[in-house]
Amino acid sequence: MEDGEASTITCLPTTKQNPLQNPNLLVNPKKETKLKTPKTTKGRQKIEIKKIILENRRQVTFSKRRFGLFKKAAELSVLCGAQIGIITFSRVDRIYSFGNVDSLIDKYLRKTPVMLRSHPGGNVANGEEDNDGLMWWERAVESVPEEDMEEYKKALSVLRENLLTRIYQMSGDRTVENLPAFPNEMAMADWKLTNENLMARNDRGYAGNGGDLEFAFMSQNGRQ
Amino acid sequence: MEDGEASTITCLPTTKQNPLQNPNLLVNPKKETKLKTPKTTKGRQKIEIKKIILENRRQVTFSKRRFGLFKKAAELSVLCGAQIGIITFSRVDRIYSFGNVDSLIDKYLRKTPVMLRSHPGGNVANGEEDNDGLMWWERAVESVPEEDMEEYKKALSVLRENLLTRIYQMSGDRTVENLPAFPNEMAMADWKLTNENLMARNDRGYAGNGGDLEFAFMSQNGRQ
DNA sequence: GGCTATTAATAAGG
DNA sequence: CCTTATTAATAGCC
Repeated sequence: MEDGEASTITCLPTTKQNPLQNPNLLVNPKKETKLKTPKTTKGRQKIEIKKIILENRRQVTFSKRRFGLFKKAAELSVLCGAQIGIITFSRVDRIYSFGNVDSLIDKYLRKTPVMLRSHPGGNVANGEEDNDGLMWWERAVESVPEEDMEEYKKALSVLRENLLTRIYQMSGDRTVENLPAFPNEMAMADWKLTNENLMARNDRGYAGNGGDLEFAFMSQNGRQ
Repeated sequence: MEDGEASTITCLPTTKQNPLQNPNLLVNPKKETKLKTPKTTKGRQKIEIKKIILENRRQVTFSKRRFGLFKKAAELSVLCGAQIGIITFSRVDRIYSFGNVDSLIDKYLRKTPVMLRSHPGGNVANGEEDNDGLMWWERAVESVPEEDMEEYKKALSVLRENLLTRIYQMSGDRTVENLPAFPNEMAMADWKLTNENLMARNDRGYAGNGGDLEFAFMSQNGRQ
């Protein structure tokens, strides 16, 4: 699974009723071959939320929980009529996405005001707070210290250029024609597998990335 | 909560240890004032995964499950060292995001090959399948029927233009300077609230959007 | 990739 | 928002 190949698994909403796609129908019927209860396993064990060291165990957990996360997202989407998009990069940068990511990215970029969401320098290391008890990168643009403005602009510039690069790639028909016809076998295998077991949804509110253990919330106005 | 105001709640990873931000420390201590068990509630009831009609009830569920979803995402992130970004739009297009969304969007756009992820026409209505049992929009660009190519290009064009618009907005320093200093009071209230109760993470793999009840998975190769 | 025994998430009500 | 009663998610195994 976690090889060097960059591949993507994407989840898209459709409209037609299909047992393999409808959250409500994605639960395996399962066989009713269970009359005895010989306490065969230790059952679910409580675990600490910290990076799993064992490679294979981490991989298993990643698969199971990723499925659970997407299911929760699907449920939330249906229950509350909300639009949800999830982008996940495994340790080896394999992409797993949920929802109409492109559409949501577009919407997000158009509605989100220009705020610094990631530290320009790279790491969000030292936790120096100020005024409102917020980290400088948690604040709106106007309150970014003059001395950090240059880095701020640089960060925006990077994002801008990256987006432009992507757009440029999309604009050329040749680029489009040169793309591979279909995912590698590994990706295809994952697709079949996931597609056959998929179910539904869930929700909550927290944030974490790349193994970091701490987070902060930020709220902001939209433009539009 | 769900007013016409477009605001954003964002979750960002930090590095410093803080009870309000560390997934492992976000569980409220709670009082130990519970000695009796007079069966005061019906407890959790099984529910069908379908759009919740009652406005207030839907709002409550949205808040609770959104928190749960983000918590699961945070846990998955920490447990497996994966990068996760979630974008959520409530029914009134209020934005709630998790993770370094901008960073992930950039990464996503740079690594994702050009494939049609949303139906050019808009709805992904009729479920006509073909060859590999995939919907036409699930296939790679090369396999898009000649007759759909025009719509396909149009869809890409729209995304491209939207991204360009956003980029244009970001390029002007004036735009940046005109942004409000901080979220509206409602958003700020949400921020405080969420920040005080937040916890941790989880994972899985599924997809759903805007109330649609069916979904499909898609896998693809990456470029880069 | 399936099975339980447990833990975690959460629908209803205060 | 705070509790409780249940349902749902899943860690450890096979």
